[in-house]
Order: sequence, then structure tokens, then C-alpha cells
Amino acid sequence: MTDKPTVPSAGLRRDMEILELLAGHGDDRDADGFGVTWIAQRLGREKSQVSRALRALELEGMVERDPVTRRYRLGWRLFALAARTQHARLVQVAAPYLRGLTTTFDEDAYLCVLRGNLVLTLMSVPSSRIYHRVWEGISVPLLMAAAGRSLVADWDEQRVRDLLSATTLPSGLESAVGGTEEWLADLAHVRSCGYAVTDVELEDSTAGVSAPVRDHRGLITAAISVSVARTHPAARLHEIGAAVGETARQLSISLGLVPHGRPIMSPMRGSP
Amino acid sequence: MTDKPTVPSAGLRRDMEILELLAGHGDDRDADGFGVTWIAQRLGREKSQVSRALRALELEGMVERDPVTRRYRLGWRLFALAARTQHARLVQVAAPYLRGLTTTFDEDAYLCVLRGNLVLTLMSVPSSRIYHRVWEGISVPLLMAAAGRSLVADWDEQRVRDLLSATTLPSGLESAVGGTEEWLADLAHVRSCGYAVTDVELEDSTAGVSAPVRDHRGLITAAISVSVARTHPAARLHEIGAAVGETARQLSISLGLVPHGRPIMSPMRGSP
DNA sequence: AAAACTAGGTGCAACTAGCGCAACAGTAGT
DNA sequence: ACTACTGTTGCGCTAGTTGCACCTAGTTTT
Repeated sequence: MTDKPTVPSAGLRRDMEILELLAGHGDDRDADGFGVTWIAQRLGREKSQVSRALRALELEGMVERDPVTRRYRLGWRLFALAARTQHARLVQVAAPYLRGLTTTFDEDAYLCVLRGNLVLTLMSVPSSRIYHRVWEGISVPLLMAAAGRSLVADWDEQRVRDLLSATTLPSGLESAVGGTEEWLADLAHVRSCGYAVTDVELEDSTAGVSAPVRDHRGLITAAISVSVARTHPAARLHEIGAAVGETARQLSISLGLVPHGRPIMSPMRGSP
Repeated sequence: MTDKPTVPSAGLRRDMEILELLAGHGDDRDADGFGVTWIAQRLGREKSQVSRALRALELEGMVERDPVTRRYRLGWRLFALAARTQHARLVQVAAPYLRGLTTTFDEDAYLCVLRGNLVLTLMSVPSSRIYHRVWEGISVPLLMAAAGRSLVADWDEQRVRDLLSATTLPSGLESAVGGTEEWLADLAHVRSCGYAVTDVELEDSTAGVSAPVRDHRGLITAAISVSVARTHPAARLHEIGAAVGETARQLSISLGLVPHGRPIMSPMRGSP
């Protein structure tokens, strides 16, 4: 009926919706799982369908059910599979670098990658201060992420312009993100100095400093970002920025980048 | 036809087989992905079917395809979902404890959980020595895992006997695992002293030391294990064992265990 | 360069797996 | 007990998946 009759997606889509729902309640903290009925009406599907799907998913270990509350939550298999991802390797290598930054500055450090126009946080190393929100596995719009500027630093100008004009921002954040020219200047700064400073962030009153991580071909595959409390003077931001840039460079070398500072030649990116 | 006509499992099973195949080539290191045809004949399924399934999986982010080699590998979504698992929280909390052990003894430290009769390694902190194999996401039979004895320490005797008699061991490892009585004695040792020492392990010539991690209810939910080079004297094994036991106890407290010596288990634990 | 080979993708009719309804079975609250 | 739940199951019907054959695109052979 739709437009993809030949792709087996019906069952998978349902399963993914369920998994996303089990994972994604975002900021709620009642992680003790969800019942069949709740999921069903949240998804607008039949109870029976959800019940059977969950049973199948449980059989595969994608979800597991609390034996006493009979509620479902995400299962061990996801963990086992994720550990074999290339991202897992990246996290493994990056972990000591991030921890180094955190211990040096006592600020939260993050490792992020770009997925479409969203920034996915792979790993976070919280500072000693407060119990900070868990960011792993969370995606935020590119424009709103501290690591955003670093992740797109190598994009050609037109693509950046397209992104900025195409994205519609949530309420009253337009001014916070800054204009197109400002963005392009920031990207140039990343390419020349190796780090970016972002002034306005998502919700909390912190600035962000980030730097791109490159693979063996020199392509940006990830970014390190550090949130800095706004109470610091601007000079300190750049001090931290330099450190973050250097850390990202060393991480890149660990990932196979030849440590020769060469001009970034634009690798022709085909499809957006 | 079989016995589960009402559970939607056909598509899911196919997808899981694909994912497992993409994840699970075990010890190969060519992690540059796999092609459609290879997967299809490895699975004994139609090319077209696999092609379409992979496209659907890619659309959901469960797999991703290298744009140049056109090979598939596990995708970012798995990482995002796994980060929201309860296991992710466990790893987050346990990480500093494991790192503490590794830096103290310079031996590999692992965090494992029990899944059925398999021991799944959630996290490994390698020692500084050699590049050690990646164990995260790998399951090994309960009897062969260093953490095995700690994970089943609270099982009642009959259940342990059933397990030992039910399991068939691979070639010539029967003697290595040890007899039933020996196992039961080891479990008693875990309950009284808080750690287990395993002499014979999987492949490498290392002994293992492990200790159970308990949740807020006192139930064993995970285990820490440390592999110890056989060159150490036996006394050192117990020295490390005591440290691992203490670390596991502190981790348990971090997870909400009331740090009170419970009645039946270990009364002789001095206060720190 | 054409032929031969391979890997991956597509169109379509047949068929069966899974949907949805409704009835059923547990469990808790009153 | 009744009432109000949540979760599971039986079964006819339909829509989604299957498998074959064919097709496209890239790579090697002659």
C-alpha cells in the first residue's frame, strides 16, 4: 500500500518501535520496564500483536522481562551485539583520552559521532561534580550539539548552508545557534586551530568545547566535546579548547592517522 | 507447522541470524563487514531475501553499509539501544572499580553476567602487557568461565549438580573443570570468603580469580573476574582474590546493597 | 573490447505468516 | 464475591514475504 512493498519491513518496524520505546523514554528514570498494554497503546497497535512480538524478542534476548513485575526492558543481546560494533572499538580506544580530559579539567567529556543530521553520543565521562544525566545513546540535532561544529568541519560550504537553512529549530533557539556566517567562521577555526568553541548549548548554562577525531584517512569520524561551566572566563575556554584539540589529535593517531599536519583536502562527498 | 504458529518469529529470526553473523565471526579480525552473497549462503537463504532484509535493517540503523566496499556491518542503533540497557548502567558504575584492580595488579579484569548457562562478558579492562583479545559481548559456557563459580555461588546444591551433570564439555576439558564436590567446595568458599579461585581456564595459561557482585536485594547479578598469570605463586592468587572480593563488595554497595554482613553468608567480614 | 564471470538488486505470482477481533485467563483492588 | 484490570490465545482473512528468474553493474579473462 505504501511505497515499499518488496522490503520486509513491517515486522522489523514494529520491533524497532518497541525497542525504541523501551529505550527511549528519554528523561524518565523509572527504568523498571513497561507492560504490554502500555506499549500497545503508546504504539497504537493491538495488544496481542505487541504481546507476541515481545515474546519473540525475548526469545532472541533483545528484551527481557522482569520475572516478578512482568515488565519488559531491553535485553542482554543488544549489549552483546553492540560490543562487536565498530563504535565499541572507538569507545574502547577513546576512553582513556576522555578520562584524561575529565581528570585534568574536572568537566564532563563526551565522544560523539554524526548520524544523518543527528549527533549521537557514544560515551560520556562525567565530572566529579554532580550526578549528570546519562547521555550515551542519545541523539540531538546537529545544530544543538556541542560537538556539531567539529563533526562537520570538513563539509564544503554549500552543504553547511543547506544544513543551516534546512533545519528548523525549536522555540526561541534561533538566536542561540548563531548565524550562517558565524558557523562557517567556526568551522574554519576548527580546521586551523583544531577545536571549536560553542557558546550556547542545549539547556544547561554551559559552554562547549569540541574537537574532531579523524580516522586513518583523515576523515572526521567522531568528535570529543567537553562542557565547560559558564563561570569560567573566555580565556579558559580556549585553554581547554587547545587541550581538547590536542587530545583529539592523539586519539586520531591511535586510530591510525598519520601524524603529519597536512592541509585538509576536501574529500568529495557525494550524496548528502 | 512446528509448534509456534502464533508468534511472529520468522522475520525476526532471520534478522537476528544476520546480526549474529555480522557480529559473531568470533576470532576473525577482518571486521570490514560482509557481502550479501556471503551472508546468504552462510545462512542458507535466498540472496534476494538477505538483500532486502539488510536494506530494511540498514534503514533502521541496525546495520550500516560501507559506501565504498558495499559491505555490511553492525550499525549505530545497536550502540544507542545498548547504552540504555540496565547492563550499560552496571558497566558505568563498575568501570572505575575494574580499572582500580587492573592498575593495582596489572592483570586483565572482567565484568560478567549470567545468561542461561552462558557467561556473558560485559566489560574487560586489559592489562598493560599484551594486546589482549576483545571479550566484550562474548559468551562462554558457565563451566569454562573464570567468573562461573562466583555467578552461581548462591545456587542450591541440587541445581549445581544438575548443571554439572547436564553439561557436556568439549574435548578433554573434563579433568580441567574439576569434579562436582570440588565445585561445591569452591562455591562454599565464595560464600564464606567472598571470592573464588579457578585454576584451569579456557585456553591461555592463566588462572582466574572472581567475586560476585550483588544488587540491592543481595542477589548475585554479576561477577568481577581477574585473570592471573600462572607464574604467580598460589599465595598471590589468594591475595588478589581478597582484593577482588573487596572490590566486588564495594561495587555491590554502589549498586545499592546494604553493607551489612548478611546472616547466613559471611559473618567474618571486618568493617573497613 | 567483447565475453565471461560475479555480486547485488528487482518484478511478480504464489503462498503463508501475522493481523485483528473477540473471547479467555490471571491478578489486584473494593 | 464483584469489578477492573493486564496479558494471552484461537482462528479466518488479508497483506507482506518468498523464491524464482531476470536484470544491472562492476571486475576479470581472452
